[in-house]
Amino acid sequence: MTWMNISPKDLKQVVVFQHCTDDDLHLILKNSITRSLEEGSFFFMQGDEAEYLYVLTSGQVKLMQSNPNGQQVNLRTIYPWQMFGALGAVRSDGAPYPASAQTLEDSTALATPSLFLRSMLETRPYLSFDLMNLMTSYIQEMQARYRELATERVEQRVANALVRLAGQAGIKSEKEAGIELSFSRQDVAEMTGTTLYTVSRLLSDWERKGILKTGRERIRILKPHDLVRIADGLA
Amino acid sequence: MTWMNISPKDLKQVVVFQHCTDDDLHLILKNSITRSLEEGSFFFMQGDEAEYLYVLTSGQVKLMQSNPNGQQVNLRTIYPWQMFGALGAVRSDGAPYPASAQTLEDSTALATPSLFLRSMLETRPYLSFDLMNLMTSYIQEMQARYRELATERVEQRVANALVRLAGQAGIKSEKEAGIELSFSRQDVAEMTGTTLYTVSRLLSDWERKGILKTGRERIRILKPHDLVRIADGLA
DNA sequence: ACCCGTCTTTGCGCCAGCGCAAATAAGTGA
DNA sequence: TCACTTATTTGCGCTGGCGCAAAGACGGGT
Repeated sequence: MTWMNISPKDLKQVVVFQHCTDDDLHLILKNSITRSLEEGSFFFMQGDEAEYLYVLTSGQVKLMQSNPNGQQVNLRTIYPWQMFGALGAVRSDGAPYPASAQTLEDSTALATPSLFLRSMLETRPYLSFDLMNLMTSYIQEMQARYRELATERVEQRVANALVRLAGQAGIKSEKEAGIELSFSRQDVAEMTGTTLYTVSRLLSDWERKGILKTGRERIRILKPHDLVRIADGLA
Repeated sequence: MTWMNISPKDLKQVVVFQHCTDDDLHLILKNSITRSLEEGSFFFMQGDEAEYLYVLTSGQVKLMQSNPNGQQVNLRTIYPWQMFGALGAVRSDGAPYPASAQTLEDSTALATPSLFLRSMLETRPYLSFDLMNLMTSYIQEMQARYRELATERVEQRVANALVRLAGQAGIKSEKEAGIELSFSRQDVAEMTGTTLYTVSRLLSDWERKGILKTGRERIRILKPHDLVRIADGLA
């Protein structure tokens, strides 16, 4: 494993830390620890007391929420230099995390104690401000997804999810045409509130139509525009 | 119409203003205007440029979002001394409101210009902080509702909505037993991502079972506990 | 009291999407 | 290379919930 020291400069990539002074960044680093986990393990589970705010430095993490019966939904996938666990860590008392954070591959994160975080927030106004701005964008996204789930058909929601994923997690490979995504049918199902069977059937259908190519935990989008049309209910 | 001057003391009831000094509250009042609208009109529409942050002083307002085809979902109902329009107003440039705000009855609201609001946020750290805390609670609620919509059946979602509404909008009347709600079948449908027909059928069913009594735009909950059981999927 | 607009109910037919089950494909480690 | 695990596909049957349509029920206004 390559061990990497995190520099203040690295931390500047974190949206919420963009206005921090170098001193602040040093202070944050000094008060934080790094945690490395292998694929499949959890940084925290829904309901755990929120002891840390995390910043992912490498790997990939899935945020999900389960209902009492164990069925779960994917709320979001975290990529390097994005924050997670903030919802729990910011709330004053020993608040619980409202979701679970599971690694999708071997991952490392910077863990900042909630207590220290809150002391920073009290004395660094721009931190609250930037965090608030991040929160507003999350709310908007959740509201949009909520509306989508309530009003759109499965086909549209899955197409939409693929388009969104292509934007944030897509890789344009050299030798192959199209945009490559690494998600299982189950992953996509949990993101769109449907089942792995239905996702499989839709993908097979779209593959037959030449819109994409599928593989094990792989989806290569060939005609993004056609997906957008499906997402908009025009097809 | 009874015209009421709003005092700083009144404004203290607004969660986000709870730590404001009296001077701050005065300043806010001086820079704001009041808008009164009759039932059915809009404080703003989804997509409008967010010129104001609103605080409802009387009446009731419905926040909703529509998709391109005009289908809509209810995001939240606003009661006096709650804020709305914050999502749009806080974002720096000429950002649009992400939802529409329609009055459910004659209503009055204090309208604070976004520009002034943002200048306050920059110089009053506790405002950002409190606003951020409000945002975190919204996110948690939206995440929970999203999960509910994705994993629970209609029956459970409707039962859940009634329970929640009983908590925030329910009125325990003197002469009649039970908790009284004033929502149409259509309203409940839009809150739970279903149709007015299905809601009607469910309510009729529950009325037959004696769990509640229904009327035109009226639902009187007699056995809240039974609804909770249904919401939990135990019935 | 009556009219009219709006809300509600309910029968009926339909179909999108679920989910089991069993076959198949694709990695993984020894 | 083989055995084993995990992901995917697809046939099949089923049903929850949608949505039209038509018939009430309610309530406000004149």
